[in-house]
Amino acid sequence: MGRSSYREKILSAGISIAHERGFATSGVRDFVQAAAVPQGSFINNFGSKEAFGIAVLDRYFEGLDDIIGQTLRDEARGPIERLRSYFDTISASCEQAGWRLGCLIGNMSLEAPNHSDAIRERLVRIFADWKQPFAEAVRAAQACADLSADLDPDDVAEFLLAGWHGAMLRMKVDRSGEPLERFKRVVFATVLARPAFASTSTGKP
Amino acid sequence: MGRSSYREKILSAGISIAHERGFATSGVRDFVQAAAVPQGSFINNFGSKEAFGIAVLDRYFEGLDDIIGQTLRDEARGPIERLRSYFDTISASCEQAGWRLGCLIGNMSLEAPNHSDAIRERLVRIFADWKQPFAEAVRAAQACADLSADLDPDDVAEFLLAGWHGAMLRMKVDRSGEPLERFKRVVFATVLARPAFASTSTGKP
DNA sequence: ACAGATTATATGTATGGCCGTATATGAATC
DNA sequence: GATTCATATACGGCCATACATATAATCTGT
Repeated sequence: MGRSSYREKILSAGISIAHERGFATSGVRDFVQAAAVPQGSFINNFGSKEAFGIAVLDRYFEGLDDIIGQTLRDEARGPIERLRSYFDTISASCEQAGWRLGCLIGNMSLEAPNHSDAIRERLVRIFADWKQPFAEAVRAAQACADLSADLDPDDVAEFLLAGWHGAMLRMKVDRSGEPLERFKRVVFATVLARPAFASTSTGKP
Repeated sequence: MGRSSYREKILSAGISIAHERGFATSGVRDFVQAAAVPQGSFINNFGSKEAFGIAVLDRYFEGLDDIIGQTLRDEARGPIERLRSYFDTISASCEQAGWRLGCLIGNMSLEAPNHSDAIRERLVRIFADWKQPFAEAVRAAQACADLSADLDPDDVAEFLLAGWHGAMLRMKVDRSGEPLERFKRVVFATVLARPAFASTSTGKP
């Protein structure tokens, strides 16, 4: 083997830079400069900017998965509470960034798919994984009658995940947490409302 | 005055190119080449790429406003029907593009705010205008008891608009219309469901 | 109605800088 | 001694913008 590798250093700098300035609009030189490593180490370690993008995506989602573990999968709480805690935790981290950054995965979802199929396909996989803990929380809520069972839990899970990304898109434009708060207000009063209090009885056959 | 101007030609080419390849990742040369005009005409007419971006945004939203006029503001239909018709119309146009393009305004919302405050502020204004017809439809639905009046109509309007953008984000990644259909399924069964004994959401009043 | 000034835009090219990638050479590890 | 990676530099190409000049349409004064 060779020496100790700057891979980690470049990766974590890459997440910051891509998150702040966008992946497509950041140059390889921005990444290596932020990591304070020579430029050649970039190609040595990742081969291409596209491959680096995939590595960045994976690493970012690992961090997200930690948050998911502490919130969405925290079975000490009820399922609706778990969902609320996930959204609140993300809100807090968005606030820390001055409502400026949004979600790197969401950002790359609108940037990359027209340029790179490899990145697009990785995004498909990530969203498929991401959906699961949402779907489990929704199923659990339906099982304990905290939520009406009229709707397909996978539909609801995907809806929540996508809608939350829409809220973060608006957050970036408005530079305000209000879109996130609005999302929570509406969702917990309707889609995730307890059957008795909800105004959602559509009499599905 | 001078001669007849390539402004329109560049603008409409710019919408296509920016929609297909992204605004930030397209070059001025891509725009002028697609418009088949000499490069100097770009700066002559728009001054800078940033100013051009704003012009593109405005023009794109004008087109959207036509669709809004034929659907969301079509008072021949009931308010819930108007909302459905808007989403269906956009879905159809997304399908025509092979689920590849999404919404240019949404795309630029994640691209531009970190690079250009001028574009970000224009986006804020556009979203503020865009919200209005949604809010009016929601208010109308609440007034004729097609919708519970529990929620702030502006909250619901912003929620729908943002959520729809989230659905289009997923559409771009999945290259599929399913995220849009899912959005409609969930929204019309919950947030936009009739308060009590709804018959069918597709039936005419 | 006509000549000339004025203005807006066309047109082509130049500029300085950044882009992603490739590749040599050398050092450290197995 | 093979391998892996650090390190530095090089490459061809594209970037947004600036600018000099040409040309067509309008305005002005007569």
